[in-house]
Amino acid sequence: MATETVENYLKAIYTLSGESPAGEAAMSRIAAVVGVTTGTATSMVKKLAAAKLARYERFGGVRLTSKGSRAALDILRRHRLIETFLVHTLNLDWSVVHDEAERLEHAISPRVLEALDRHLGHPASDPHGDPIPHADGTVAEPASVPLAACAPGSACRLVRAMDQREDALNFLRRHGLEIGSELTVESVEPGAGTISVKSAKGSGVSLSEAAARRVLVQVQPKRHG
Amino acid sequence: MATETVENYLKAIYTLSGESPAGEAAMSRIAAVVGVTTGTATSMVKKLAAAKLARYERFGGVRLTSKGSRAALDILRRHRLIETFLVHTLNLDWSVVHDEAERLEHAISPRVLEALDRHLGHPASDPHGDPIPHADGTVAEPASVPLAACAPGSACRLVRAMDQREDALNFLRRHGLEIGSELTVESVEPGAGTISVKSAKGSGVSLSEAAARRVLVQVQPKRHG
DNA sequence: GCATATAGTTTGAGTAGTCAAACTATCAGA
DNA sequence: TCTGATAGTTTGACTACTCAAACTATATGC
Repeated sequence: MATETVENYLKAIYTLSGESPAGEAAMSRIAAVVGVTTGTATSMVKKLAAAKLARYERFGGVRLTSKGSRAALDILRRHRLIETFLVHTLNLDWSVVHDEAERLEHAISPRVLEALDRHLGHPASDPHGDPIPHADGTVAEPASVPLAACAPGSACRLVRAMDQREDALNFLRRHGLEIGSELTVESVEPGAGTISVKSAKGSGVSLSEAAARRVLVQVQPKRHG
Repeated sequence: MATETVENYLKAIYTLSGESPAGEAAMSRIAAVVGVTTGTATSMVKKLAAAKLARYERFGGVRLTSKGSRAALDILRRHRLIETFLVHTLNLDWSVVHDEAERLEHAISPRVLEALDRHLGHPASDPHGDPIPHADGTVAEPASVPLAACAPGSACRLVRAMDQREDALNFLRRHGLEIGSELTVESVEPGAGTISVKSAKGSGVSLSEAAARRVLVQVQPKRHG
């Protein structure tokens, strides 16, 4: 098995590659996510390449091999099942479980993981709406669009909160924005860089465009009658 | 917080001291339990002493300071609550949870631990009958005697299995010997070094004296009428 | 009381991961 | 095409942990 450190690099490269259009991760971003200097990241990425977990060439971007992606998805599966357990079984708040899962994900064995999955009823997604990869290394990403892309007047359902920071999640919860919440886009102010929404059971809120890009929704079909 | 390695040494010293009459742990035993050479154990114990977690002098035994014991009890609390969770909530077998808890105990935060304790209803002991230390660092050790010390004819209740090895626990389970089982001592054969018992719902079994020393029971009061 | 087995210690070296700081490639703008 | 700015790389050193092997205390048997 990979060390805890290697697992953290794999997860960082996987998520950064997913966010970038080129599908690769920049060394400085990897370093920032893992929490080390870029020099350290360079030397670790070399090791990943030597272990056939990543592809990389000097001054070029980093991407995972299929072996590396598979390993990253396994870590993500552990992470998200643990988050789900912490919220559903132990009743912890969705804003704190990310950091807790970050530690536990490296210590859980396949046996305990599968028992957890069974206990939770094989959930499809975690408390933030992130899909849980299957044991065979596949993931089903439900269709959704960033809230930032919605036109004023759209009625939508919040399906995923991508920003896992505690204060970001607390902000959403405090304004009635949870997974499954129905909301309406009230107005979009490109000048101010904000978007105002109203949740079914909350007052209106404004989000920055950056924040609204990290909230995914499904646009609701128009109601008739 | 102590590193995972330091936690393992503390736990080893704590349990070895408890088993020894002098209340100290031998360097070679510590090394064996932690799984390192004695040279490595010596240098780590020096670090523990420097950190005021253990008292030790050259060629003398090792014992924990009160600070060290406190830390060890905290680790034991985590270990035993995790074992209880794995058996009660995830339905894993009592013979496998020791090794699983060994990894998880280093990764669980106080917040998750207390949520687990609440979820489990503040259990007093784990699935092997080991008492769970309280959050304040106290432990209640219920009175019990080794099965090896029981006279033939005694009726007793199994309250604790000290040998955590998978095959030892499987053996007990297979012969109807679980925590809470009522059993009767049929005969003691000092010549053969064995003790034969009969459980309420199982056939008779013979245990070696060594094995019977690691099974704790409460002798049942005589029934009247 | 001395030899020796046993337990414990020390030393030197290695691995994994890290940083600070010196250095180098790449690219955008003048 | 030169010049910086930026991003990435390399080097040397450090920490935490480990082992093998040489060495030393202690206890025991004769």
